[in-house]
Amino acid sequence: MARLPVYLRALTTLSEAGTTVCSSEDLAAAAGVNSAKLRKDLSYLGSYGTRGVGYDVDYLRYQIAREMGATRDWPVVIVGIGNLGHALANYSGFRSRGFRVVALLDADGQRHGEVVAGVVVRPFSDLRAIVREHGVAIGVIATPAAAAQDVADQMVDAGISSILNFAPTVLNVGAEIAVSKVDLSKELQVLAYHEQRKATQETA
Amino acid sequence: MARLPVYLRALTTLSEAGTTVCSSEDLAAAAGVNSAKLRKDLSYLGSYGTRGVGYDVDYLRYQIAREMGATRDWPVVIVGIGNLGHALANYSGFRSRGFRVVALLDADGQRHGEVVAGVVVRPFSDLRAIVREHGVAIGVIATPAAAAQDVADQMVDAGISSILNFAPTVLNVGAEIAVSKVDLSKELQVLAYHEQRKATQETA
DNA sequence: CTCGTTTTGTTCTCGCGTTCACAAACTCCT
DNA sequence: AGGAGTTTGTGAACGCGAGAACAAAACGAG
Repeated sequence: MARLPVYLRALTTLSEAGTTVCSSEDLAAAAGVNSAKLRKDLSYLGSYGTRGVGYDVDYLRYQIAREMGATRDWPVVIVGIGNLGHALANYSGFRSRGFRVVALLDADGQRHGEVVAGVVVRPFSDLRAIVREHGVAIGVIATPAAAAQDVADQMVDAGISSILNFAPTVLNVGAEIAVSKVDLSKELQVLAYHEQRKATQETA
Repeated sequence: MARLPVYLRALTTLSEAGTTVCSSEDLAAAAGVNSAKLRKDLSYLGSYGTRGVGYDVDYLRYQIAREMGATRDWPVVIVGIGNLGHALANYSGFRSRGFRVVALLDADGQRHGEVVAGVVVRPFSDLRAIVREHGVAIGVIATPAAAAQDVADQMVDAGISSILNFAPTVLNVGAEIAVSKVDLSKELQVLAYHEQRKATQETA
């Protein structure tokens, strides 16, 4: 489920606040969801709660982390070291959640050798070797839209099975490859759409 | 609808490729959705297609842009000029889609005066004045999670009505405020979850 | 030991969004 | 001009996820 990370974050917050036990109501409020939905999600993982009491925060946190694969380190490759790639490489939220950036790749030879966040930028052609060496399963695409499909194809070819795509393009890959897309400007456009609707409704 | 930006981008791509007319099938393929869904979405805006022919690419593009408010410029304020704030300020995708970063704000006095993407970083306390001066309706939060709620409150207080939140926190704001959340590490965690499931299924 | 209280886990219903399928409408060819 | 072939716009069915409601279970008080 896509909500597990949110629950995990809410549990971490509760744990840091000194809470040891919480009800589904409490956790649902912290995660911003309905309590029934939260209980249903958690029951899908197993029965980790105690009726009449609630959930043990640390225990549940560990169980969710285990289910999500957050108890191990995931090596990650980032392709495209522009503004966005820079920020992603430096983003502390990745490291703290078990993601290790093992390589930064860029097609632009001018950037090779540059050190970003303690990692050297290497040629894109090194992709296959790096995937093999580190057992990388997850790749991040932060290239311009025009290059994204080619990068994705070569990632799949090199053995990567999950792709996080920041380029504003629809990627065509096999159904066995998990693709997640983040479009920074799309979100702003949706907000602008709402503003626009508000404005037109007021004038009407 | 949240899919309009995707359609708009697909139309732009088609237009740049020299296509003047396209069927709903073509556009749906380019946008990665079902053609019936696309037609229904478009019919919600009006009847801009011609039966037996298809849609005029540029005409439809203009209509969608108008509906989304992309025909005018939207002033935007970014709060929190860390790694992510830097990347967002430099992100060309915003400017090219009608968003103009009119101010960069940060609570850290050390950063004030620094110029990022041609804009000077100013104190967070200038928020209200900037919103008034430029008529800002959209704010972007790129601060750490701990500061996000306070920033959101002050944004609402200053008159901002749409917030794009990159901080990993659930914001509590009035229902009249549109909030969109982007959690960079959440997406990676979902991918790791899929990888984890693949791995456990193979061993079972 | 029993009863009341609390909270989980689960069943059931409802509503929305997606998709299928078809009629209306337009173009082109003969 | 008429018919064949396309393609849009929309009505109807399907499926899935969300929320409400309830039964099962654990704890505590008397």
